[in-house]
Amino acid sequence: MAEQAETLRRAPLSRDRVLRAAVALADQAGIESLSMRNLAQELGVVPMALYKHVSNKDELLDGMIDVVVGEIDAPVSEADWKHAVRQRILSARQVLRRHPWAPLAIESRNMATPAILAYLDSVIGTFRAGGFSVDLAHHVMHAMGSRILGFSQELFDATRRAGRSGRTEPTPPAVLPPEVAARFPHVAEIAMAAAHDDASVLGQGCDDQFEFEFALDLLLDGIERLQQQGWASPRRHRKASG
Amino acid sequence: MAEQAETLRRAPLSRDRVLRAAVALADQAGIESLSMRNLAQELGVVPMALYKHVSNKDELLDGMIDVVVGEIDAPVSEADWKHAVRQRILSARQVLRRHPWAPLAIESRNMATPAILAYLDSVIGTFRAGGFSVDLAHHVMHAMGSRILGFSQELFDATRRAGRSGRTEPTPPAVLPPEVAARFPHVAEIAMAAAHDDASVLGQGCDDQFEFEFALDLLLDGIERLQQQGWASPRRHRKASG
DNA sequence: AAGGTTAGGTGTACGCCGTACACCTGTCAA
DNA sequence: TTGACAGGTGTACGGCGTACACCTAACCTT
Repeated sequence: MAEQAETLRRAPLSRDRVLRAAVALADQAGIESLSMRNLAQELGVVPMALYKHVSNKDELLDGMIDVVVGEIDAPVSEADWKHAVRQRILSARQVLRRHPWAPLAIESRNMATPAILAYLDSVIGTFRAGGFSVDLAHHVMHAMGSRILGFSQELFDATRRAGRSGRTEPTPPAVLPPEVAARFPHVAEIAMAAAHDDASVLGQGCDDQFEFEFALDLLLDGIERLQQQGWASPRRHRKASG
Repeated sequence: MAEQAETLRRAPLSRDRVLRAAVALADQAGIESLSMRNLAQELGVVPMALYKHVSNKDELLDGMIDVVVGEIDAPVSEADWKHAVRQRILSARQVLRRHPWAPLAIESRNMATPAILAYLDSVIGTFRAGGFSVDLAHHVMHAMGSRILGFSQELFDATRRAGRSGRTEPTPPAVLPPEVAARFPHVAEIAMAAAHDDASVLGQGCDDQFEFEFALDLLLDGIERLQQQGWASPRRHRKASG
């Protein structure tokens, strides 16, 4: 009867429950402490039970990515492709900020999951509806890179690794040590300027959202200019000059 | 005496030898098969011997990154910041293409290594010498993101995981299956167009180098325009609108 | 030459990981 | 009633990073 009590206490497992629990665990404990064993424990179940619902850990990660990408808002219907894409991407960014482990997870998988394909397809559709040629839409998608999913891959982003650590501590007061500043004067100059306002070290003390929108608009403006000029591929699909 | 023979046969270990062996192993066998044990075996040594030269695996990875970044050419001295930066970045790209594991490794570390800081400092210096304000240089560096190091993070890049697999097989002939094409028509359309020329699936069948330069020039042109307009930060370091 | 310090390679062991495989049990269709 | 099967269990294996104690040869000092 103790067994029955246990069995009743917890809802039956399902692929969906497994994936959501995995996302929640990665969100709050960090992706590096998401193991099959930890996840099973979280669900009150023995590790091997998970394998009845996901075939292995890689597939678990793929599923988690799909859960996250599925949270991105549906496309807004706007006449203007530029604003439509911009808004969609900023919405994607909001989602990814809730799941700091997701960018790295997405980049380290090497095939697109269905949810990501659907998202990309939808964004391409917006470009095409805005009058982009297939080629231009293609190149533009490449140019956007991961930014299309709402994350710029900053070279170093501490928030990507641990779960809540980025949010609770406002910013470690670790201004760069003087001997570092001496060796890298231009980096120091930028860090110094950024520190006036907010915090300390490059990439942490500056306004992420502003930087993201700055780059996004830089790209969108450039793209708009190409499209208005009736851009045609200068050298279509030939191997470029090394 | 057998021991002596062994000891003589191999060069003595050193941090540098360890790092270079690690890079070579990752290059040819893929980053996922770089373990302390494999690396030690490659060097004809017991695993724990490595810890006399690197303090742990994370630090090993940092060292490997420094080795790779150290391979990037010195900056060209040109009057024109745009060409100088462009050439430097394309040089970085050449290097990173020899070490397909490096982009992911770089992104997953969360602090800058000395070699990377030196590289970034040098690039910032080029912008500053070209007349950029500190703020504009700062934002521009963010906008370039990892592209400054020569890799766009394509959403899915198969070459990043395995070692030589990307090079030997020209391209798996896996055109996307028809039911996928039906669900994602815009993706299919692009894949189809790209397949005319080279190969198959999105991100694999298209010309990486072209896409990279397309995005790079898009950014550089936009940056040039801002700089020529005497760009000043519209809202300096205030939290941007969500 | 003698003795102590130390840099660097060795061997063993621990706890974690993913997961193969055999097993049990409750549910439901025939 | 029976038998298939979906789904949770238990054990076990090989691989991982690495702590810790140990050995050994080179070198510096007296």
